[in-house]
Amino acid sequence: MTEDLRQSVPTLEDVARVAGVSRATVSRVINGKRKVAATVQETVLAAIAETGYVPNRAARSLVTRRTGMAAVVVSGSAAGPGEEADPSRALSDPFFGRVVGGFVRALRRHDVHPVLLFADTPEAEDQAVNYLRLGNADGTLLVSTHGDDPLPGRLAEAGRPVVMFSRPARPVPVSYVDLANADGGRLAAEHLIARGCRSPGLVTGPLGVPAARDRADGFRDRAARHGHAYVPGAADDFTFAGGEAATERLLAECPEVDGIFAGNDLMAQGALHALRTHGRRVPDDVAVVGFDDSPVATQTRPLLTTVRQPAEEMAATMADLLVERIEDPGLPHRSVIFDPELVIRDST
Amino acid sequence: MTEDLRQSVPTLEDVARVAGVSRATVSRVINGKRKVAATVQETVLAAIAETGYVPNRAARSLVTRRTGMAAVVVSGSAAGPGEEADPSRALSDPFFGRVVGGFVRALRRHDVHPVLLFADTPEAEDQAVNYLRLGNADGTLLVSTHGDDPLPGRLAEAGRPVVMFSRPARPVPVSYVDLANADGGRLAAEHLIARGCRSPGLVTGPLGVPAARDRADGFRDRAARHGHAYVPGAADDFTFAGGEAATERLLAECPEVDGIFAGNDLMAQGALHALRTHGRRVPDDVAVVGFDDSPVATQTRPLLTTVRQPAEEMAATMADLLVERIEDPGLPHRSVIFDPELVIRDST
DNA sequence: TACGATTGGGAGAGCGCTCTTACCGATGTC
DNA sequence: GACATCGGTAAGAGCGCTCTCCCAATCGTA
Repeated sequence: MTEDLRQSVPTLEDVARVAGVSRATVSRVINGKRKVAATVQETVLAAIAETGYVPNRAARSLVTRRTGMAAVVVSGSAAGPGEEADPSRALSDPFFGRVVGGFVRALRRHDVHPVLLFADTPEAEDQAVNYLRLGNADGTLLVSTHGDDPLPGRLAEAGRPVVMFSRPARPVPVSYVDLANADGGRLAAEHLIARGCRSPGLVTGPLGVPAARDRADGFRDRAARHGHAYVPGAADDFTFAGGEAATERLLAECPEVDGIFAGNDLMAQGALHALRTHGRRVPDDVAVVGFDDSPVATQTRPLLTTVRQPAEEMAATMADLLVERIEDPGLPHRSVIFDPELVIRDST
Repeated sequence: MTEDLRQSVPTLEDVARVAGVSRATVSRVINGKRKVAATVQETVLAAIAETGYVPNRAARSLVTRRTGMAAVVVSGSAAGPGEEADPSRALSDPFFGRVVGGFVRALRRHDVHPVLLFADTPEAEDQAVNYLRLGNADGTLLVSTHGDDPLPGRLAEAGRPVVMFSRPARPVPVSYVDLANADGGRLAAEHLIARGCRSPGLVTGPLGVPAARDRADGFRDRAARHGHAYVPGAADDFTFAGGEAATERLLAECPEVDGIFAGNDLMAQGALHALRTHGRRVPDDVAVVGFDDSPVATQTRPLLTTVRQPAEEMAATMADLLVERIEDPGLPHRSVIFDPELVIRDST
């Protein structure tokens, strides 16, 4: 009652004084670690409400060694040799917007905050690894877009849990969430062939990226079942320009192609433009299937048929997996594989 | 030399022991606060190198009340009534990728880390404000996409520096970085008219958003100088669908339109599609100018003529402004206005 | 040579929190 | 009814750092 209503934030001490108990008791009520008598608990809760107390993160993490932060590491997007890796290019893929949005919302439920880190240069990579090793974040959500990335391993060695989007290229002790990419490829093949496609072709992402390879493999696998022994393909960046260029090459190699399965929606969009340039009508002359169901899929004309990845769900699962392991580091590494879904629109 | 090489991270104490000085001296060397004899400094530096010491952020921020974190708050994108605000929609605008990328890279130079927060619901907004008031971040970079947002004011009241992208709709004690949007509109008008456009039209973003309004005003201002007393316009969301819908309405009101200035590139892309649907050729029948020079500008065919915002630079400036004010909170609020630049491609 | 002025390092008190330890009073047991 | 037991609280020691004294050594000057 002898309150100092200065503008400084209230501390545990203040709450304890108001409630007439010790700091320790207040701490117990807040953290629910040990039993506290119901009456005392009420008193303390009331005092907390009265003072508007909120724990100080720095003080807490100084002793608990927990920060309530998760690093969201975006590793350089597939950069060709001599080309500079640029994670903001990854950010410019609307698909990532869905993923990051999923992270933020899911982490929020656990009262964990995302710290955004780019691993676009060797120094930045070191910095990210160090950041983790020093315990500035409790764990990492890693979105890596190139194939043979040593980063997952390095981050894992930092001793904090790591959850990846998509299977690591090399076996690494981390958890990951992935899509059954090969099944997605099969879905696309099945659909294209059912639509009467006689000469399917592939416009794939970088073959060093497991997801790109799996999608193509799945497609070829199913195509083979329908008698297509050879499916021509061209690989390029997971970008609009990449899709356009690859389509050009595909068309050069195989002008009779009448169905294209693209590595992602951005590439599909590029394919659409290349086809138009060549006077091919979509879907009449050539049918096109994308991948991701990112916002661009509804920004093309014709609207893009695509293989949907439940990005938000996958991101939320990553966050859950991470929090789980942060709370109990002894847990085994887990993988969660989602099923793709065909979204049929107007391009097929 | 009698080191305990346990895996625990070295502390100030350890460095002090190795260097044979007190904690205080090591701290002085690290923070450069007071003069330290050159010889001692060297010894300490060597000890730091030997131990691989890096300061513990939590401990440091407990006493300095500084966290080395900057909140990046993405406020709900213009949501119509009954519609849910969704910042990840903002994230799906590739333009934001450039901005966020600029933040990350610029903050990194100051050794400040970005914490991503969405202010998409009233609760999330409260949480963001609280987060700041509790000092969990030293300041805020705010990207708000709706017009009359109370958030800037609330964040400012939290007592930490705030720097906004784009001028706040209401006067608020914050710094901001903006583009001379009206000049951008003028540039577009000048260009369209120089290209022989006789009947210009506007496809604008939400008029509650200052940027959208300024762009339109600038365009009309310059059009008026060329005798166009009335420029028809349709407003909608800053999205592909919004651009498409607005263009439909514009075409309905004014079928003879032969030049369109769109609120941003996404809307321009929508306009392109609407025009194609109506059999109008671009640029022959109708010329189209976008805004932003976001990655989508090179993902349309024809390539989009657009008004460029130097997003990365603007973002970097925001970060610099913020860090400046964090270091010296007494500094006056500053605004930095960038000049737009016309990027001529194939759509005009 | 003696004195104050100056320079640079050390000691120690916290910052706000958690957690172990010790204690105290109320129960259960024979 | 005495003792062991147990639930529940208080006390206090840090976590790693910064920063304010305070003191010792050095310098300059009369």
